[in-house]
Amino acid sequence: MQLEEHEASSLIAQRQKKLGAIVELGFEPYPRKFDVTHTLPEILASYSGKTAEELEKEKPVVRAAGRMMTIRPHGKAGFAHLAGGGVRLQVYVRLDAVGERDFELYKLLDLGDLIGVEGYLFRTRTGELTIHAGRLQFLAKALLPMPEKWHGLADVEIRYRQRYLDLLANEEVRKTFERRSRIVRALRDFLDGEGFMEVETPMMQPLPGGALARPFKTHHNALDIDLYLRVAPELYLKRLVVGGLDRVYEINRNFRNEGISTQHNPEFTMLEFYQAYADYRDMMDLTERLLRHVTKTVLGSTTFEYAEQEISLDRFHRLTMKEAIVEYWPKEAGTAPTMEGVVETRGVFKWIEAFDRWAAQQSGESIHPLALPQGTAPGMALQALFEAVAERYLIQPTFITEFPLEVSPLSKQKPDDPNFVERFELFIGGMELANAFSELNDPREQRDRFEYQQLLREKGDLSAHTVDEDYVRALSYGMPPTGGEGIGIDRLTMLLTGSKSIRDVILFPLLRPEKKSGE
RNA sequence: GGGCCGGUAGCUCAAUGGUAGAGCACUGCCCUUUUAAGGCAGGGGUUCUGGGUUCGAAUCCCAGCCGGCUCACCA
Repeated sequence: MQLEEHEASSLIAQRQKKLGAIVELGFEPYPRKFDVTHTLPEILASYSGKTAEELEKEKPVVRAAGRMMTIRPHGKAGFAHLAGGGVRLQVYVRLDAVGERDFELYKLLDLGDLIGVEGYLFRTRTGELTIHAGRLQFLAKALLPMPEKWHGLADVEIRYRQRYLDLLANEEVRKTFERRSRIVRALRDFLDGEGFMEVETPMMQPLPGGALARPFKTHHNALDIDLYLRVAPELYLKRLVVGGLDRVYEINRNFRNEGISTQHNPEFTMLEFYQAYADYRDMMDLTERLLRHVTKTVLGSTTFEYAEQEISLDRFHRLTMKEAIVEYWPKEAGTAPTMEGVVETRGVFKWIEAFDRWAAQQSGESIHPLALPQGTAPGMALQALFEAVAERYLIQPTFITEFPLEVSPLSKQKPDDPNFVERFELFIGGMELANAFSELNDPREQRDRFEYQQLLREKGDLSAHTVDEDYVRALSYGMPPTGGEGIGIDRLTMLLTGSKSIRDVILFPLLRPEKKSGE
């Protein structure tokens, strides 16, 4: 929506004209500053407890500023609400208190205008804390009209494209993002308290690595090299562990050139942390403590509602990937596999056949056959079957362990079963929230894994790893046994704010750009 | 990318083939403790865009644009 388009329309023309009239009264149209004695939340904090009589005696004088969200004129007096800092405060303006000029200004103000007020606090007949204005100061004009004051802004496209309007019109949106900020602060507090050091590693990487996902590609002109926006900070953080930073973490953006959904945005925020001399079991314990700390700090409780389900962080369940398949196998799809049945890795294909036969008969939208391509590795097939069968049912916090080797190129193998690795993913509310493992620190094994990935890549899997020689070199200097983990901050925020879409916890989610008129 | 749903005044929404409407917002007048303030009067539309069917289209058909949900990919 271009401003020029509106120039001719009466609404903006009217307001432009009013701005002219305000200047005529001797006010600057866009003044530099306004010194306040209090923010609006500070006024509420200091004076909400005071009675009408106490205020009447003290007549505390304040200077405050905000955006006009309501206006109720009554002839030679009137009310308005100022909004700011997530609260509202009423202002009472009367001709005999503010004088001709300021009262003329009051009459020229529109919803959305920014003003400063000086006056004393009192309570109205209905008991509402209110500034009795002695002076008004014009601060800025809203040339475009605010969204509807009662229903707010409902059009989701405008809410995402013009988040500033969403924040102004919908109080709960501001609350969601305030909570997100507290979540991140609580994470930092917890990790700092555990002796972790926060670091920043490259967002632009010559080789994309650390996760199996397609990267965004860009180009640096001066060096004339291609660079990739990182899909994960993992390989850099582990280089730091090699360098003796035994406990490190990073909270920052990752970029993945994949689809967009209610759980995926191309750029998203990830917490990754690494702890030397620890393994994936230690990471489980740490995760439980971390999530309880954050939830308790932010919500005051370790239980909360999500998608009409009561979720409790008091107990974290543990299932191996195979156990989860057995547990959640659809009864209608025939006899469930037994643990013995899935022990033999190749046996998984039998169960995929059974699942696909059943899924093909389902008319529902949400169940589809896996239809794996010919030659899919057994480990990949197992993970695909797990996701199809079990993932959506993992509402209560559940660690899924024993991931197949093929889908885990950076994890250490299990000593008793080299086809599987020491890795878990944490599921809450049917979403994958965290991914952790005992980090592979054998450089020769790591090179073999990279080379297998390279093979997949050459077969057309664009999310497979490339060989990172410098990372192998770093491991060759010796990396301590290390546990590492990534936690999706956006999804954690979804859980703790009851948001069904990731777009509701990202201030500016990616949308297709608006077309300019005339194109 | 596939499927389903949606796009009407600044905003929230009506109008199922027959004169495009309401509330809020806006304009004018009245009103010195109101709070979804009130009273009276008024202005405002490329019904997403382009085709088609029809005597007649916001409404039916086709194509496109944008968005939502969902499936696939992924975290």
